[in-house]
Amino acid sequence: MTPTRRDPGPAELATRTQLSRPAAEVAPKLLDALLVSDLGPQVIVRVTEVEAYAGLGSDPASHAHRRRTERNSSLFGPVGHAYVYFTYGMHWCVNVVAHPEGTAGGALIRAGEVVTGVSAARSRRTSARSDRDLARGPARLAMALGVAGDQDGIDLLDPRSPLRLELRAVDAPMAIGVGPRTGIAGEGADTPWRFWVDGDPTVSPYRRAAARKSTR
DNA sequence: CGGCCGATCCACT
DNA sequence: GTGGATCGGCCGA
Repeated sequence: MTPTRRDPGPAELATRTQLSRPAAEVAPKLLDALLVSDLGPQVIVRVTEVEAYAGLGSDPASHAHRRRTERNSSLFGPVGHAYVYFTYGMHWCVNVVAHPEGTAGGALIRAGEVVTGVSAARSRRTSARSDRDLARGPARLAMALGVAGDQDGIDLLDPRSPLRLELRAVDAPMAIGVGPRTGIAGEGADTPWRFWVDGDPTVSPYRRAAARKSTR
């Protein structure tokens, strides 16, 4: 029996094409997009902050900088899929894979506003002090949506996916803030590849990388 | 609000 | 063996 092949609609193909560009170009276009999670009760987040990460030599801060490994393999895969990684021993973070053919990279979804499913998001984010904090930060956002390692590699553009990305056309000009990425040390620390919806309260605070303890 | 610190694993070196 | 694309609690202003 042959596997059933889905035929993607024109809108999906167009979105896939939009994402087949350098991450730094794609990232700001993800602002105001919707991330829809049906992993449990539905939660929808409107994206307010993103960071671009390229790879393979061009971006020392990227997980894909050195080479393809098991952990970062999603970054080398098809655009529009998710790269979900585990960090600091306890947190998951979500990227949208975006890069031209033959390269690697993506956009880290750093923050958003929960526009649907506030109570479901709250039950996953018991320590959140206010609704504003539900998805204010990359690990918080992943938790609010119920995303973990199981979702690494999932196709965010497949309408059947329990985790989906819906780009939205800007109907009104949106003020976009631009600055260096959060928590990056060394080379690439000042690359202005962080983008946010200017003035939005759900944008996370900027933090420079923690100074490294001297090894003495 | 801002700064400091501990938590807690695992992929990579 | 090492340290991170972070978070939350605690402290002082």
